[in-house]
Amino acid sequence: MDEKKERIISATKELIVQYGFKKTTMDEIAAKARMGKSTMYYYFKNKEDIFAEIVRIDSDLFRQKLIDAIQAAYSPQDKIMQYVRTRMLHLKELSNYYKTLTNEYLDHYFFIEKVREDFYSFENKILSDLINEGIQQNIFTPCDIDVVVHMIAIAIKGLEYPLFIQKEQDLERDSKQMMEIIFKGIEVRA
Amino acid sequence: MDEKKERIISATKELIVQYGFKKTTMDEIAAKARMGKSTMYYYFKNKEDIFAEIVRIDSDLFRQKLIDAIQAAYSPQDKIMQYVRTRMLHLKELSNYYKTLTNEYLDHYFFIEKVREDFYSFENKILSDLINEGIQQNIFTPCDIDVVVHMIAIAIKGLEYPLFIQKEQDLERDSKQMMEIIFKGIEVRA
DNA sequence: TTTCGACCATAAAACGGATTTGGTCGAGGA
DNA sequence: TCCTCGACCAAATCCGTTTTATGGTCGAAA
Repeated sequence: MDEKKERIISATKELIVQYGFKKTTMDEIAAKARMGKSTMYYYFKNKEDIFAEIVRIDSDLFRQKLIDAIQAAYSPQDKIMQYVRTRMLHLKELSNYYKTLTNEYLDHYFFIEKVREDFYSFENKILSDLINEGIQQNIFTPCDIDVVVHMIAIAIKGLEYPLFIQKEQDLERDSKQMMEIIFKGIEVRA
Repeated sequence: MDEKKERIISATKELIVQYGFKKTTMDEIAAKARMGKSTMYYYFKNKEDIFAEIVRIDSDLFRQKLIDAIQAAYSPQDKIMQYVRTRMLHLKELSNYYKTLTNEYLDHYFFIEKVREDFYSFENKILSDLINEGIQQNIFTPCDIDVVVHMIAIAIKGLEYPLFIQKEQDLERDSKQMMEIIFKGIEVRA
C-alpha cells in the first residue's frame, strides 16, 4: 500500500528536520509512523533508501518549480532570470528547512552525488536551450553556448556561497544584478 | 633575535605541511628548530600564535603578488583580469601546499577569520579603484561601483568552488572567460 | 501480501587509566 | 637584561575494554 510509504516518508522527514539523518533511528521512525520497525523493511530496502526517496521527491518538486518559473516568463532573459531567482530562493528555503543536514554535509551519502549530477545535467540542458533560444531570436550574440552556460553555472555557485556559510545575504537582489551584468555581456548590441 | 623566530616558523611550516596544525606538537617543532620547547615561548605567546604569524606572512606575500600582477598590466580590464587570474592560481597553489589544513577546515581558528576579513577589504579596495579607474578612462560605463565589485567577488567565489571540493578545473581558462563576459557587461559601448 | 516480535552482528557510546601535550616557572648562562 | 632550558603541571588526548544502541534479518502469524 502506498499510504504506508507515505507515513514512513513523512515521519522520517519530521525527524530529520529535528535531528538530522544520522541521529534519527529506525525505532523512532517506526514509532512516529505507528508501525513495527520490521514493517518498514517491507517498503524500503534500508534506512538510506528512505532518505534517497525523500531526496528524489524533493528534487522532482524542485525541478517542477523551476520549469514552472520558466514557463511563466517570456523573453529568454526573463526566463533565465526567473530560473536563477527561483533556484536561489528555493535553495534557501531548502537549506533552512533541512538545517540539521548542513552539519552532516561532510559525510556525503553516495546517492546524493547521483541526484546532484542528474540535477546538473538538467540545469545544463535548460540553460543551453534558453541561451540557444536567445540566439535564435537574435537577442543574444552567437557564441559558444557551453562556455556561457558554464559561466552562468559558476556565477550561480558564487551566489550560493552565502547559503553555505550561513551568511545572510539578499539573494534575490544579488541574483538579479549578477544576471543583468551577464546579459549585457551576451546580448546583441544595438 | 629574529633568526630564531625564523627557525621556529620554518620548522612549523614543514611540519604543518606534513601533519597539519593540530597534529603537530610543540615538542616536534622544538626538535626541528633545534631549541628547547620553553625557548619558543620566549618568541611566541603560544602555539596558535605561531600559526597566526605564518598565516600573516603568507597573506602579506599573497597581497604583494596581487599588487605586482596589477602593476604589470596596463588597461583596467587587464589589471582586473590579472588580479583574478593571479588570485586563483595562487589560491590553488596554497590549497595544494597546505592540503593537510583542508581537513582541519571545520574547526576554524578565530584569527583566520580576521585575516580573511582583512583580505576582503583589501580586495574590495583594489577592485573598487580599478573599476573607478576604468570609468575615469571612459572604458567602463558609469555605474554603481559597489555593486560591480560585489558581483566580481561573487564570480570569484564561484570560480573558487572547484578548489574547495577538490575538483580539477581549468581555473585560468574559466577566470578568463568569466571576466570577459563581465567586462562586456560593463564596458562602454562603441 | 502485510505485519511484527524476537533476535543478531556490529557500530557507537561510556568508561577509566595511561600517555601526551600545551604551557608555566624559576634557575642559570651569556 | 636578554635568552635558554629542564623540571613540572593541569588538561587534553589516546586507547583498550565493556556496555549500550542501532540497523537489519527471519520466521511465524494474520
